Amino acid sequence: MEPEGLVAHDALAVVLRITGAVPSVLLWQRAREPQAGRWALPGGRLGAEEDVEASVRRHLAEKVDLAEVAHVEQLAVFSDPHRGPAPRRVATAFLGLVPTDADPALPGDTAWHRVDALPDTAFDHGEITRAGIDRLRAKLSYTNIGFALAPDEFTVSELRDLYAAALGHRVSATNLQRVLTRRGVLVPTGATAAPGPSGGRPAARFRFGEHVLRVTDPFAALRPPGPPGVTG
Amino acid sequence: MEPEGLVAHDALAVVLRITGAVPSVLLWQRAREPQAGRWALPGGRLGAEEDVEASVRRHLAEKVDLAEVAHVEQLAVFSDPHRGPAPRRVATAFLGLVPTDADPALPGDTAWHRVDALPDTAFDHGEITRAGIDRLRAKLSYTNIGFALAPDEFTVSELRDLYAAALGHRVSATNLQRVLTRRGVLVPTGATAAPGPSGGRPAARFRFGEHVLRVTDPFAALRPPGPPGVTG
DNA sequence: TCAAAAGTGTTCGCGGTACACCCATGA
DNA sequence: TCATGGGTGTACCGCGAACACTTTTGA
Repeated sequence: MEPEGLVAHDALAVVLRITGAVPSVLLWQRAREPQAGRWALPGGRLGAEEDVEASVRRHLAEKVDLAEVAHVEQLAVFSDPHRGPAPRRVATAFLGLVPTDADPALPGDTAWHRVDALPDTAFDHGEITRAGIDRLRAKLSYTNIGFALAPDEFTVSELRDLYAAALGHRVSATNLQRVLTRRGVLVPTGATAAPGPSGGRPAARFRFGEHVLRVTDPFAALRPPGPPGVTG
Repeated sequence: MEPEGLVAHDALAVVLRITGAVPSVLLWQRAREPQAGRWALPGGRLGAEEDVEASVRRHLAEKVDLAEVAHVEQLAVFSDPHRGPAPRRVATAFLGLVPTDADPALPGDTAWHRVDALPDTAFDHGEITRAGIDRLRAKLSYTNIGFALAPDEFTVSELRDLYAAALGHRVSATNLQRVLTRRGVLVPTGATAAPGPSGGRPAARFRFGEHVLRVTDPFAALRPPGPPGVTG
């Protein structure tokens, strides 16, 4: 441990974006030892006048345009005393999400990497990345977090492809539309998209009604009793 | 900030236990400034050779018998630069749960406080406590976390009272039993409890099948498609 | 007129709630 | 035999999955 029990504190970000048919994570390649050449999550030291969320946003701004990051939330603390070489560092990890239509300019040392083919990662950053993916998958099912992955306007098929990529399994456009409209998450814009070269009915365009995280599937289990006479 | 960007890191615990008809939280009264007389969460400095979870367990052991704490999980990081007086401290908060039948001996400065009537709390410990209660309420609905609140053996009515106290609303014993047995969480022991002085049918006794956290309500929404031909 | 893609209608079944009813005991 | 509390049986309903069918386009 450092003098007088103090430790270095980092804020790290698992920034995810759907590319092609899989999520990708934003990594930068370390130029210097330790672990030169390995790929690391963006982030860095906690500053004197900021909390960890402000810190992760500040460090992220060095790698991507922050306006492109549609959602940020705390993941967990990683504090194994041997998670990296001395001196010790404790990290608060965050999940960040970037919409598919955003393709921000990146510094030369930084790139998106498909999560199904990660390069050699630095320290415990591979484990932290998996925690971010798990969080995203869980929240897709019971929140409106898709707003942070999708472009402003989209067709249901496009959204289905996003969900399928993030979840890692096929998703039915039919049911996705019904579920999300029933929950009041999806709002039709009135516009339609032109069909592709092989024809087909033009698709209606939608957008997410809210662009802030909301739990849309309050757990039915053990909810307070309803007013008398209201069965079911 | 401290020399060279280092900060003190604390591990704090929101230890909850159901007492009477409400949850109570374990607090100790500060003897020294700052905030002498105010009530604080147990916890303290991160040690050199431990991660934050080991640290919170170590500090907790100074206040209660650790064997009585049935479950511990990470809550969140609290890092506002002005959450306490200088020098700055960052805290990783944990949720801890103690069964109702355990009533561990406590040091003189330490006591259980009903969460609906908290005393003056130190720093941001009131806010952290609320985060712990919220986490417990959420997890009661979709996990088997009740194992950490209930005694080893209990009747459904006793369990109903526990759930009602933790959730803050009435709970139906009928439905609680059905839900938890259907999920395979509750196991009958075969024993029965003697009725009270006013009579009534003897109640069957149950226990939690597992004493480790398990998600029992996998979100039905957007799960992977089943094998073909299996409808519904 | 045909293929392709979007979208709707319908059925099914699970699971949680509500509520009526039955069971076992003490006074 | 009655009050009291425990336990079961049953109906209802929301909701997500599956799948057949209709709609609208390009070739």
